[in-house]
Amino acid sequence: MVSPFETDLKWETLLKYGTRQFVKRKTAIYKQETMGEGFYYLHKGLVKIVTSTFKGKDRLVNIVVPGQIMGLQTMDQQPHFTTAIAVKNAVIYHFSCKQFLETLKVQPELLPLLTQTINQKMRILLTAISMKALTSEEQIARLLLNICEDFKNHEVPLTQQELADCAGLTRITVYKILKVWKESGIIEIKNRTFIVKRPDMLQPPHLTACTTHPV
Amino acid sequence: MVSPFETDLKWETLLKYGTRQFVKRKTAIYKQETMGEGFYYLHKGLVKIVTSTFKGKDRLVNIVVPGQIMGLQTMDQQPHFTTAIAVKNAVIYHFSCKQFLETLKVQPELLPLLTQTINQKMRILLTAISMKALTSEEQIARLLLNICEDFKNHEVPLTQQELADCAGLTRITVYKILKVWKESGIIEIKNRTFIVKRPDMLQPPHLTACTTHPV
DNA sequence: GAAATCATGTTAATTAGTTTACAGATACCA
DNA sequence: TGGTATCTGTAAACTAATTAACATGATTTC
Repeated sequence: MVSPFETDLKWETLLKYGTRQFVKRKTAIYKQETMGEGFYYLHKGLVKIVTSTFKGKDRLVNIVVPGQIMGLQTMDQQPHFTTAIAVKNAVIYHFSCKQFLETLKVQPELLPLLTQTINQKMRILLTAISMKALTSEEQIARLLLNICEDFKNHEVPLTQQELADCAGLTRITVYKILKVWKESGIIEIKNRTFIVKRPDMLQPPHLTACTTHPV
Repeated sequence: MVSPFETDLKWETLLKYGTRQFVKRKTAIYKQETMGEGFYYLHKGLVKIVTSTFKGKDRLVNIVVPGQIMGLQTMDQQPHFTTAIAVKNAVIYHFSCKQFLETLKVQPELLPLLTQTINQKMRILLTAISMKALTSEEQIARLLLNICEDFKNHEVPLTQQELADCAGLTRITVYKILKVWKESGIIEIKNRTFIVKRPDMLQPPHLTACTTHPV
Protein backbone atom coordinates (compact mmCIF):
# COMPACT_ATOMS: atom_id res chain seq x y z
CA MET A 1 0.00 0.00 0.00
CA VAL A 2 1.04 3.48 -0.72
CA SER A 3 0.87 6.13 1.92
CA PRO A 4 -2.37 8.06 1.88
CA PHE A 5 -0.84 10.61 4.21
CA GLU A 6 1.26 13.68 3.84
CA THR A 7 4.87 13.93 4.92
CA ASP A 8 5.54 17.12 6.73
CA LEU A 9 7.96 15.59 9.17
CA LYS A 10 11.28 17.20 9.62
CA TRP A 11 13.90 14.52 9.32
CA GLU A 12 15.84 16.85 7.03
CA THR A 13 17.18 18.73 10.01
CA LEU A 14 18.93 15.55 11.11
CA LEU A 15 20.74 14.80 7.90
CA LYS A 16 24.01 15.96 9.37
CA TYR A 17 24.02 12.89 11.59
CA GLY A 18 23.52 10.52 8.67
CA THR A 19 25.88 9.17 6.03
CA ARG A 20 24.90 9.64 2.43
CA GLN A 21 24.68 6.71 0.04
CA PHE A 22 23.83 6.33 -3.62
CA VAL A 23 21.70 3.40 -4.64
CA LYS A 24 21.16 2.18 -8.16
CA ARG A 25 17.77 1.21 -9.53
CA LYS A 26 16.76 -2.38 -8.75
CA THR A 27 19.24 -2.63 -5.91
CA ALA A 28 18.21 -3.70 -2.42
CA ILE A 29 18.87 -1.25 0.41
CA TYR A 30 18.14 -3.82 3.05
CA LYS A 31 16.74 -7.32 2.98
CA GLN A 32 14.13 -9.17 4.94
CA GLU A 33 15.50 -11.43 7.70
CA THR A 34 18.87 -9.68 7.77
CA MET A 35 20.04 -7.67 10.73
CA GLY A 36 20.40 -3.96 10.21
CA GLU A 37 22.38 -1.48 12.17
CA GLY A 38 20.20 1.49 11.44
CA PHE A 39 17.48 3.07 9.36
CA TYR A 40 17.36 5.21 6.23
CA TYR A 41 16.05 8.55 5.04
CA LEU A 42 15.12 8.77 1.36
CA HIS A 43 16.42 11.99 -0.10
CA LYS A 44 15.90 11.41 -3.80
CA GLY A 45 14.48 8.63 -5.92
CA LEU A 46 11.84 6.06 -5.14
CA VAL A 47 11.90 2.92 -3.04
CA LYS A 48 9.45 0.07 -2.72
CA ILE A 49 9.07 -1.89 0.47
CA VAL A 50 8.17 -5.50 -0.17
CA THR A 51 7.62 -8.42 2.10
CA SER A 52 7.95 -12.03 1.14
CA THR A 53 4.76 -13.79 2.17
CA PHE A 54 4.29 -17.39 3.19
CA LYS A 55 3.97 -18.75 -0.31
CA GLY A 56 7.03 -16.85 -1.46
CA LYS A 57 4.89 -14.33 -3.32
CA ASP A 58 6.04 -10.80 -2.77
CA ARG A 59 3.70 -8.21 -1.41
CA LEU A 60 4.40 -4.54 -1.93
CA VAL A 61 3.51 -2.90 1.37
CA ASN A 62 4.70 0.67 0.94
CA ILE A 63 6.19 3.03 -1.57
CA VAL A 64 8.66 5.41 -0.02
CA VAL A 65 8.88 8.87 -1.54
CA PRO A 66 11.58 11.44 -0.79
CA GLY A 67 11.40 12.85 2.71
CA GLN A 68 10.34 9.58 4.27
CA ILE A 69 12.02 7.05 6.53
CA MET A 70 12.44 3.32 6.02
CA GLY A 71 13.86 0.40 7.93
CA LEU A 72 12.89 1.57 11.40
CA GLN A 73 12.39 -2.06 12.41
CA THR A 74 16.01 -2.31 13.44
CA MET A 75 15.49 0.20 16.25
CA ASP A 76 14.51 -2.89 18.13
CA GLN A 77 17.63 -4.97 17.38
CA GLN A 78 15.43 -7.20 15.27
CA PRO A 79 16.00 -8.38 11.74
CA HIS A 80 14.23 -6.46 9.03
CA PHE A 81 10.81 -7.87 8.28
CA THR A 82 10.69 -6.24 4.89
CA THR A 83 12.97 -5.67 1.91
CA ALA A 84 13.62 -2.21 0.48
CA ILE A 85 14.37 -1.97 -3.24
CA ALA A 86 15.09 1.19 -5.19
CA VAL A 87 12.77 1.55 -8.17
CA LYS A 88 14.61 4.65 -9.31
CA ASN A 89 18.21 5.57 -8.61
CA ALA A 90 18.12 6.90 -5.08
CA VAL A 91 20.05 9.04 -2.65
CA ILE A 92 19.64 7.92 0.92
CA TYR A 93 21.01 8.80 4.34
CA HIS A 94 21.83 6.08 6.78
CA PHE A 95 21.36 6.62 10.50
CA SER A 96 22.89 4.38 13.10
CA CYS A 97 20.36 3.34 15.72
CA LYS A 98 22.81 3.74 18.54
CA GLN A 99 23.68 7.23 17.54
CA PHE A 100 20.07 8.16 17.00
CA LEU A 101 19.15 6.93 20.46
CA GLU A 102 21.99 9.02 21.88
CA THR A 103 20.75 12.06 20.01
CA LEU A 104 17.26 11.37 21.28
CA LYS A 105 18.50 11.51 24.84
CA VAL A 106 19.82 15.02 24.44
CA GLN A 107 17.00 16.13 22.15
CA PRO A 108 13.86 14.48 23.51
CA GLU A 109 11.77 16.74 21.32
CA LEU A 110 12.69 14.36 18.50
CA LEU A 111 10.53 11.63 19.98
CA PRO A 112 7.27 12.89 18.45
CA LEU A 113 8.96 12.73 15.07
CA LEU A 114 9.74 9.08 15.68
CA THR A 115 6.27 8.19 16.92
CA GLN A 116 4.68 10.09 14.04
CA THR A 117 6.77 8.23 11.52
CA ILE A 118 6.00 4.87 13.05
CA ASN A 119 2.31 5.63 13.34
CA GLN A 120 2.21 6.59 9.71
CA LYS A 121 3.73 3.26 8.73
CA MET A 122 1.28 1.49 10.97
CA ARG A 123 -1.65 3.27 9.35
CA ILE A 124 -0.38 2.22 5.94
CA LEU A 125 -0.33 -1.41 7.00
CA LEU A 126 -3.77 -1.14 8.53
CA THR A 127 -5.12 0.47 5.39
CA ALA A 128 -3.72 -2.41 3.36
CA ILE A 129 -5.64 -4.80 5.58
CA SER A 130 -8.85 -2.81 5.34
CA MET A 131 -8.59 -2.69 1.58
CA LYS A 132 -9.27 -6.39 1.39
CA ALA A 133 -12.91 -5.65 2.19
CA LEU A 134 -13.22 -3.92 -1.17
CA THR A 135 -13.61 -5.45 -4.61
CA SER A 136 -10.39 -5.68 -6.57
CA GLU A 137 -11.57 -2.86 -8.78
CA GLU A 138 -12.07 -0.53 -5.83
CA GLN A 139 -8.74 -1.59 -4.38
CA ILE A 140 -6.85 -0.68 -7.49
CA ALA A 141 -8.79 2.57 -7.81
CA ARG A 142 -7.76 3.62 -4.32
CA LEU A 143 -4.24 2.46 -4.96
CA LEU A 144 -3.92 4.64 -8.04
CA LEU A 145 -5.45 7.62 -6.27
CA ASN A 146 -3.04 7.27 -3.37
CA ILE A 147 -0.08 6.95 -5.66
CA CYS A 148 -1.19 9.99 -7.65
CA GLU A 149 -1.43 11.97 -4.46
CA ASP A 150 1.99 10.84 -3.37
CA PHE A 151 3.59 11.87 -6.61
CA LYS A 152 1.71 15.11 -6.93
CA ASN A 153 1.30 14.37 -10.62
CA HIS A 154 -0.85 11.71 -12.15
CA GLU A 155 1.79 9.36 -13.43
CA VAL A 156 2.16 5.94 -11.89
CA PRO A 157 5.67 4.50 -12.09
CA LEU A 158 4.64 0.93 -11.37
CA THR A 159 4.23 -2.14 -13.53
CA GLN A 160 1.01 -4.10 -13.63
CA GLN A 161 2.76 -6.78 -11.64
CA GLU A 162 3.74 -4.30 -8.96
CA LEU A 163 0.20 -2.98 -8.77
CA ALA A 164 -0.94 -6.55 -8.37
CA ASP A 165 1.62 -7.06 -5.60
CA CYS A 166 0.32 -3.97 -3.86
CA ALA A 167 -3.18 -5.31 -3.67
CA GLY A 168 -2.39 -8.99 -3.36
CA LEU A 169 -4.06 -9.76 -6.68
CA THR A 170 -2.83 -11.32 -9.90
CA ARG A 171 -1.49 -9.46 -12.86
CA ILE A 172 -4.37 -10.72 -14.99
CA THR A 173 -6.93 -9.15 -12.69
CA VAL A 174 -5.09 -5.85 -12.74
CA TYR A 175 -4.81 -6.01 -16.51
CA LYS A 176 -8.55 -6.65 -16.95
CA ILE A 177 -9.47 -3.69 -14.79
CA LEU A 178 -6.97 -1.34 -16.41
CA LYS A 179 -8.25 -2.37 -19.81
CA VAL A 180 -11.78 -1.27 -18.99
CA TRP A 181 -10.51 2.00 -17.56
CA LYS A 182 -8.35 2.60 -20.58
CA GLU A 183 -11.33 2.07 -22.86
CA SER A 184 -13.47 4.46 -20.88
CA GLY A 185 -10.75 7.10 -20.87
CA ILE A 186 -10.10 7.13 -17.14
CA ILE A 187 -6.46 6.26 -17.60
CA GLU A 188 -4.01 6.43 -20.44
CA ILE A 189 -1.14 4.04 -21.00
CA LYS A 190 1.84 5.13 -22.98
CA ASN A 191 5.14 3.28 -23.01
CA ARG A 192 4.55 1.43 -19.77
CA THR A 193 3.45 4.23 -17.51
CA PHE A 194 -0.12 4.94 -16.60
CA ILE A 195 -1.45 8.44 -16.47
CA VAL A 196 -4.64 8.96 -14.56
CA LYS A 197 -6.72 11.30 -16.70
CA ARG A 198 -9.89 11.35 -14.67
CA PRO A 199 -9.08 10.85 -11.00
CA ASP A 200 -12.67 11.84 -10.22
CA MET A 201 -13.90 8.70 -12.00
CA LEU A 202 -11.88 6.58 -9.61
CA GLN A 203 -13.69 7.99 -6.59
CA PRO A 204 -15.86 5.43 -4.82
CA PRO A 205 -19.35 6.49 -5.99
CA HIS A 206 -18.45 6.58 -9.67
CA LEU A 207 -16.84 3.23 -9.73
CA THR A 208 -19.89 1.02 -9.49
CA ALA A 209 -20.74 1.81 -13.09
CA CYS A 210 -17.60 0.16 -14.39
CA THR A 211 -17.74 -3.56 -14.61
CA THR A 212 -14.69 -5.67 -15.17
CA HIS A 213 -16.64 -8.10 -17.24
CA PRO A 214 -17.38 -7.84 -20.92
CA VAL A 215 -21.03 -7.17 -21.73
CA MET B 1 -4.34 -11.36 13.54
CA VAL B 2 -3.20 -12.70 16.79
CA SER B 3 0.31 -12.12 17.97
CA PRO B 4 2.73 -14.85 17.04
CA PHE B 5 5.31 -13.37 19.40
CA GLU B 6 6.09 -13.64 23.05
CA THR B 7 5.52 -10.87 25.53
CA ASP B 8 8.43 -10.51 27.84
CA LEU B 9 8.25 -6.74 28.02
CA LYS B 10 8.23 -5.09 31.36
CA TRP B 11 5.41 -2.62 31.36
CA GLU B 12 4.43 -3.98 34.79
CA THR B 13 7.12 -1.92 36.44
CA LEU B 14 5.32 1.22 35.26
CA LEU B 15 1.91 0.40 36.63
CA LYS B 16 2.35 2.90 39.44
CA TYR B 17 2.06 5.68 36.86
CA GLY B 18 -1.22 4.35 35.48
CA THR B 19 -4.78 4.50 36.70
CA ARG B 20 -6.63 1.26 37.07
CA GLN B 21 -9.96 0.69 35.36
CA PHE B 22 -12.42 -2.17 35.25
CA VAL B 23 -14.04 -2.94 31.94
CA LYS B 24 -17.04 -5.20 31.45
CA ARG B 25 -17.25 -7.77 28.69
CA LYS B 26 -18.45 -6.40 25.35
CA THR B 27 -17.58 -2.85 26.33
CA ALA B 28 -15.39 -0.63 24.20
CA ILE B 29 -12.19 0.69 25.78
CA TYR B 30 -11.60 3.13 22.97
CA LYS B 31 -13.21 3.67 19.62
CA GLN B 32 -11.92 4.22 16.12
CA GLU B 33 -11.90 7.85 14.99
CA THR B 34 -12.11 9.20 18.53
CA MET B 35 -9.29 11.13 20.14
CA GLY B 36 -7.60 9.45 23.04
CA GLU B 37 -5.51 10.95 25.73
CA GLY B 38 -3.37 7.96 26.36
CA PHE B 39 -2.82 4.24 25.98
CA TYR B 40 -3.65 1.15 27.98
CA TYR B 41 -1.99 -1.82 29.61
CA LEU B 42 -4.07 -4.98 29.87
CA HIS B 43 -3.66 -6.53 33.28
CA LYS B 44 -6.40 -9.14 33.26
CA GLY B 45 -8.99 -10.32 30.78
CA LEU B 46 -8.96 -10.32 27.01
CA VAL B 47 -9.39 -7.55 24.47
CA LYS B 48 -9.92 -7.63 20.74
CA ILE B 49 -8.70 -4.87 18.49
CA VAL B 50 -10.98 -4.37 15.51
CA THR B 51 -10.92 -1.94 12.66
CA SER B 52 -13.88 -0.93 10.62
CA THR B 53 -12.97 -1.41 6.98
CA PHE B 54 -14.22 0.50 3.98
CA LYS B 55 -17.37 -1.51 3.50
CA GLY B 56 -18.19 -1.28 7.19
CA LYS B 57 -17.20 -4.87 7.79
CA ASP B 58 -15.12 -5.28 10.90
CA ARG B 59 -11.73 -6.80 10.77
CA LEU B 60 -10.15 -8.26 13.88
CA VAL B 61 -6.52 -7.20 13.74
CA ASN B 62 -5.14 -8.23 17.11
CA ILE B 63 -6.06 -10.01 20.27
CA VAL B 64 -4.52 -8.45 23.33
CA VAL B 65 -3.61 -10.77 26.17
CA PRO B 66 -2.58 -9.69 29.67
CA GLY B 67 0.78 -7.98 29.80
CA GLN B 68 0.32 -6.19 26.51
CA ILE B 69 -0.27 -2.60 25.49
CA MET B 70 -3.03 -1.18 23.32
CA GLY B 71 -4.00 2.20 21.92
CA LEU B 72 -0.49 3.52 21.36
CA GLN B 73 -1.77 5.40 18.31
CA THR B 74 -2.60 8.37 20.47
CA MET B 75 1.06 8.95 21.28
CA ASP B 76 0.92 10.92 18.09
CA GLN B 77 -2.08 13.15 18.99
CA GLN B 78 -4.00 11.29 16.33
CA PRO B 79 -7.43 9.70 16.61
CA HIS B 80 -7.47 5.97 17.23
CA PHE B 81 -7.51 3.97 14.04
CA THR B 82 -8.85 0.89 15.76
CA THR B 83 -11.48 0.01 18.32
CA ALA B 84 -10.68 -2.01 21.44
CA ILE B 85 -13.43 -4.20 22.87
CA ALA B 86 -13.17 -6.41 25.94
CA VAL B 87 -14.13 -9.99 25.14
CA LYS B 88 -13.79 -10.95 28.80
CA ASN B 89 -14.16 -8.67 31.81
CA ALA B 90 -10.86 -6.85 31.96
CA VAL B 91 -8.64 -4.90 34.29
CA ILE B 92 -6.65 -2.24 32.51
CA TYR B 93 -4.27 0.58 33.40
CA HIS B 94 -4.51 3.86 31.59
CA PHE B 95 -1.39 5.92 30.91
CA SER B 96 -1.53 9.55 29.94
CA CYS B 97 0.67 10.25 26.93
CA LYS B 98 1.90 13.49 28.35
CA GLN B 99 2.95 11.89 31.57
CA PHE B 100 4.56 8.97 29.80
CA LEU B 101 6.61 11.32 27.65
CA GLU B 102 7.73 13.13 30.81
CA THR B 103 8.72 9.84 32.39
CA LEU B 104 10.58 8.93 29.24
CA LYS B 105 12.65 12.07 29.51
CA VAL B 106 13.94 11.15 32.92
CA GLN B 107 14.11 7.42 32.15
CA PRO B 108 15.32 7.15 28.56
CA GLU B 109 15.97 3.46 29.10
CA LEU B 110 12.21 3.04 28.65
CA LEU B 111 12.46 3.88 24.98
CA PRO B 112 13.41 0.38 23.85
CA LEU B 113 10.30 -0.88 25.59
CA LEU B 114 8.24 1.50 23.50
CA THR B 115 9.92 0.65 20.22
CA GLN B 116 9.69 -3.06 20.97
CA THR B 117 6.00 -2.79 21.65
CA ILE B 118 5.35 -0.81 18.51
CA ASN B 119 7.46 -3.14 16.40
CA GLN B 120 5.55 -6.08 17.71
CA LYS B 121 2.27 -4.48 16.67
CA MET B 122 3.73 -3.68 13.29
CA ARG B 123 4.79 -7.28 12.82
CA ILE B 124 1.30 -8.42 13.65
CA LEU B 125 -0.16 -6.18 10.97
CA LEU B 126 2.40 -7.30 8.45
CA THR B 127 1.70 -10.93 9.23
CA ALA B 128 -1.99 -10.31 8.65
CA ILE B 129 -1.13 -8.95 5.22
CA SER B 130 1.14 -11.86 4.39
CA MET B 131 -1.52 -14.34 5.40
CA LYS B 132 -3.59 -13.33 2.42
CA ALA B 133 -1.17 -15.26 0.23
CA LEU B 134 -2.36 -18.46 1.86
CA THR B 135 -5.53 -20.43 1.23
CA SER B 136 -8.29 -19.78 3.71
CA GLU B 137 -7.67 -23.17 5.23
CA GLU B 138 -4.02 -22.37 5.89
CA GLN B 139 -4.93 -18.97 7.23
CA ILE B 140 -7.29 -20.38 9.79
CA ALA B 141 -4.79 -23.07 10.71
CA ARG B 142 -2.14 -20.47 11.47
CA LEU B 143 -4.66 -18.34 13.26
CA LEU B 144 -5.62 -21.18 15.58
CA LEU B 145 -1.99 -22.10 16.21
CA ASN B 146 -1.13 -18.50 17.07
CA ILE B 147 -4.08 -18.19 19.37
CA CYS B 148 -3.20 -21.45 21.09
CA GLU B 149 0.31 -20.21 21.65
CA ASP B 150 -0.96 -16.93 23.05
CA PHE B 151 -3.21 -18.66 25.53
CA LYS B 152 -0.73 -21.31 26.48
CA ASN B 153 -3.56 -23.83 26.39
CA HIS B 154 -5.37 -25.13 23.37
CA GLU B 155 -8.72 -23.46 23.88
CA VAL B 156 -9.85 -20.77 21.49
CA PRO B 157 -12.25 -18.26 23.02
CA LEU B 158 -13.53 -16.88 19.73
CA THR B 159 -16.73 -17.38 17.78
CA GLN B 160 -16.73 -18.54 14.19
CA GLN B 161 -17.65 -15.02 13.18
CA GLU B 162 -14.66 -13.60 15.03
CA LEU B 163 -12.34 -16.11 13.41
CA ALA B 164 -13.77 -15.05 10.08
CA ASP B 165 -13.17 -11.41 10.99
CA CYS B 166 -9.57 -12.24 11.85
CA ALA B 167 -8.88 -13.64 8.43
CA GLY B 168 -11.22 -11.46 6.40
CA LEU B 169 -13.31 -14.45 5.38
CA THR B 170 -16.97 -15.31 5.81
CA ARG B 171 -18.40 -17.33 8.63
CA ILE B 172 -19.53 -20.00 6.15
CA THR B 173 -15.99 -20.56 4.97
CA VAL B 174 -14.75 -20.85 8.53
CA TYR B 175 -17.55 -23.21 9.36
CA LYS B 176 -16.78 -25.47 6.40
CA ILE B 177 -13.14 -25.74 7.35
CA LEU B 178 -13.81 -26.34 11.03
CA LYS B 179 -16.31 -29.02 10.10
CA VAL B 180 -13.67 -31.00 8.22
CA TRP B 181 -11.19 -30.60 11.06
CA LYS B 182 -13.77 -31.66 13.59
CA GLU B 183 -14.52 -34.78 11.60
CA SER B 184 -10.85 -35.66 11.32
CA GLY B 185 -10.33 -35.11 15.05
CA ILE B 186 -7.98 -32.17 14.78
CA ILE B 187 -10.24 -29.95 16.83
CA GLU B 188 -13.06 -30.52 19.24
CA ILE B 189 -16.02 -28.22 19.73
CA LYS B 190 -17.90 -28.30 22.97
CA ASN B 191 -20.34 -25.61 24.00
CA ARG B 192 -19.00 -22.95 21.69
CA THR B 193 -15.31 -23.19 22.35
CA PHE B 194 -12.84 -24.97 20.17
CA ILE B 195 -10.13 -27.11 21.61
CA VAL B 196 -7.22 -27.89 19.34
CA LYS B 197 -6.49 -31.56 19.91
CA ARG B 198 -3.82 -32.07 17.28
CA PRO B 199 -1.86 -28.84 16.79
CA ASP B 200 0.67 -30.85 14.78
CA MET B 201 -1.97 -31.52 12.14
CA LEU B 202 -2.40 -27.79 11.64
CA GLN B 203 1.27 -27.34 10.74
CA PRO B 204 1.78 -26.39 7.09
CA PRO B 205 3.01 -29.69 5.61
CA HIS B 206 0.13 -31.73 7.03
CA LEU B 207 -2.56 -29.45 5.89
CA THR B 208 -2.54 -30.17 2.19
CA ALA B 209 -4.19 -33.50 2.81
CA CYS B 210 -7.35 -31.90 4.16
CA THR B 211 -9.74 -30.63 1.56
CA THR B 212 -12.60 -28.36 2.43
CA HIS B 213 -14.75 -29.92 -0.20
CA PRO B 214 -16.90 -33.00 0.15
CA VAL B 215 -15.61 -36.03 -1.72
C1' DG C 1 22.75 -4.64 -33.11
C1' DA C 2 21.33 -9.28 -31.99
C1' DA C 3 19.90 -12.00 -28.12
C1' DA C 4 17.86 -12.33 -24.02
C1' DT C 5 14.97 -10.60 -20.65
C1' DC C 6 11.01 -8.37 -19.09
C1' DA C 7 6.28 -6.37 -19.51
C1' DT C 8 1.91 -6.39 -21.60
C1' DG C 9 -2.22 -8.31 -24.20
C1' DT C 10 -5.63 -11.87 -24.39
C1' DT C 11 -8.47 -16.14 -23.90
C1' DA C 12 -10.61 -20.12 -21.68
C1' DA C 13 -11.23 -23.25 -17.92
C1' DT C 14 -11.38 -23.87 -13.17
C1' DT C 15 -12.24 -23.14 -8.41
C1' DA C 16 -12.39 -21.16 -4.10
C1' DG C 17 -15.05 -18.41 -1.61
C1' DT C 18 -19.29 -15.50 -1.25
C1' DT C 19 -24.11 -14.76 -0.98
C1' DT C 20 -28.51 -16.04 0.44
C1' DA C 21 -31.57 -18.32 3.12
C1' DC C 22 -33.32 -20.84 6.82
C1' DA C 23 -33.46 -24.20 10.86
C1' DG C 24 -31.88 -25.59 15.27
C1' DA C 25 -29.15 -24.75 19.49
C1' DT C 26 -27.46 -22.16 23.21
C1' DA C 27 -26.84 -18.15 26.01
C1' DC C 28 -28.63 -13.89 28.18
C1' DC C 29 -31.79 -10.69 30.63
C1' DA C 30 -35.11 -8.95 33.25
C1' DT D 1 -39.18 -18.85 33.38
C1' DG D 2 -40.14 -17.26 29.15
C1' DG D 3 -38.58 -14.50 25.36
C1' DT D 4 -35.18 -12.47 22.67
C1' DA D 5 -30.82 -12.40 20.82
C1' DT D 6 -26.81 -14.59 19.42
C1' DC D 7 -24.31 -18.44 17.53
C1' DT D 8 -23.95 -22.69 14.85
C1' DG D 9 -25.33 -26.03 11.07
C1' DT D 10 -26.24 -26.76 6.29
C1' DA D 11 -27.32 -26.51 1.21
C1' DA D 12 -27.53 -24.45 -3.42
C1' DA D 13 -26.46 -20.97 -6.69
C1' DC D 14 -23.43 -17.76 -8.11
C1' DT D 15 -19.37 -15.04 -9.28
C1' DA D 16 -15.15 -12.96 -8.96
C1' DA D 17 -10.61 -14.00 -9.27
C1' DT D 18 -7.04 -17.46 -10.15
C1' DT D 19 -4.36 -20.55 -13.05
C1' DA D 20 -2.43 -21.70 -17.31
C1' DA D 21 -0.91 -20.80 -21.70
C1' DC D 22 0.82 -18.28 -25.38
C1' DA D 23 1.64 -14.23 -28.48
C1' DT D 24 3.35 -9.65 -29.04
C1' DG D 25 5.92 -5.59 -27.90
C1' DA D 26 9.60 -3.06 -25.38
C1' DT D 27 13.95 -2.67 -22.94
C1' DT D 28 18.35 -4.10 -21.37
C1' DT D 29 22.73 -6.18 -22.00
C1' DC D 30 26.71 -8.02 -23.97
